[in-house]
Amino acid sequence: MDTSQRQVQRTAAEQRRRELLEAADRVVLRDGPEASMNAIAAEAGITKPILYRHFGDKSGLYRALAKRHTDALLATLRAALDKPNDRRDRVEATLHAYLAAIEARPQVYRFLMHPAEDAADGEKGFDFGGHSAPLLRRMGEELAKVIAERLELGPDSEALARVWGHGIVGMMHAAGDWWLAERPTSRDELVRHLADLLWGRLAAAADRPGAPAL
Amino acid sequence: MDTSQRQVQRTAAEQRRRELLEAADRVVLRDGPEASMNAIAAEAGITKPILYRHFGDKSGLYRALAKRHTDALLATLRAALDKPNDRRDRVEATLHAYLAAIEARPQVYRFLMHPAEDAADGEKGFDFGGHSAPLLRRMGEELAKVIAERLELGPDSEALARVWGHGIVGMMHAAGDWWLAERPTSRDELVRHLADLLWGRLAAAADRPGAPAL
DNA sequence: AGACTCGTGTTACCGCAAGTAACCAGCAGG
DNA sequence: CCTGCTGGTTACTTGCGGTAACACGAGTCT
Repeated sequence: MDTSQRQVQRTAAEQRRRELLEAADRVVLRDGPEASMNAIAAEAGITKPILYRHFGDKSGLYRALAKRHTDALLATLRAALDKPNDRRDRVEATLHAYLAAIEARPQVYRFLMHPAEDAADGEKGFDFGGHSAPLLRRMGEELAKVIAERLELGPDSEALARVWGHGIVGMMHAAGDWWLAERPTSRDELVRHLADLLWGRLAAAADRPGAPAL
Repeated sequence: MDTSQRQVQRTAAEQRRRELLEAADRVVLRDGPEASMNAIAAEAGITKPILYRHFGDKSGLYRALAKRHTDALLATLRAALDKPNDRRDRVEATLHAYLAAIEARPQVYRFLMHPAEDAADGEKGFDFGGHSAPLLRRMGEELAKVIAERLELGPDSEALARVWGHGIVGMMHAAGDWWLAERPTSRDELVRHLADLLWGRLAAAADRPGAPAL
């Protein structure tokens, strides 16, 4: 078996892997994250063991699946962040992009945030609190990078940027999660209110007379 | 069997239930959220079926367990929020209380945020994105109430307060989760940086010269 | 040609956890 | 003595993740 053959086999394997991921995607989007390996294998027209050959175990498959979607989402977020010119507009555009994404495909969202857990501990033994939802972490780190690169934040800008990155992402996530479940207002209004929060309106607001202060 | 007997039996059942929850708590804290019903039953000195008699199914037990811890955490947060006098101090104290709690008992934290899922759909069929972690939602709603009560926010204060409530809680959660996993700085610094974010420092920061604007 | 060895696939199994059915013991009260 | 209730058990079913062992086809080496 010469090298060109190995080559073609490797790419064939990758092709196969992609197909399997497509199938897994379909069934996960249909049945939710608790889809069984049997179901996925069936959808792909094969049986369990070859799934295991390709992905090791369930969390391997889920990681691969999550990576695809996470990459895609991050790309659209980056794009949204780089279009407008005013800072407030950038922030609002990014929030909008995120919310539009989760609104358009809640199943994907649910899967990404809630990867059926058990973790399997990629490497280290402990991993407290890591709760295996890498999407939030990746978004947080990404945003932290942008903040640290582009803003003048004084001495400990490094730490500050990371805290802010994760904090803002968390804000977006929790608000989006709640909004998606209850739909209490329009997307525009939600975005405006979140941006207001980041713009310090909480700190600036007046105490309501007669009530205990905040 | 007269009514007083029924009474004593009911309280006895509740007593038993409490004991079972204690046992479940111990084993969940020891083995993590993937603790088996068998293990919990064993810890309580009994066998599975009576666990099922008391809690219906696994998620029933987990809900009961989560409620206890959630109530406790919320109580300490409320206390922290009502002690100081300056608004900034209130915010920082609350953040501190939350972070101290998750730092002190990461297992509890992990369990609350990551309830081994499967949900079982309390009532409705759909429940997208509900991801069965009621702690965040409850904290968000609670905070929203406080904000709406105490702050003068103009016409749509209702909507605004809820968005902010969930947003702030999400910020706290994501930052805390990241911090707990990586421990990049002290708790004090984290709290300060988060409060700075809420105080609008992101909006006020200067662009770094030479870099693309944000 | 025949033996070798991959890559791909299958069937059939193991172990384990959730959840349930059926049975059992003690004790009230007619 | 029988009846019924309450708290308990044993033993089962079902379903899933994961694996072992085997089978077939095609290219490769001698």
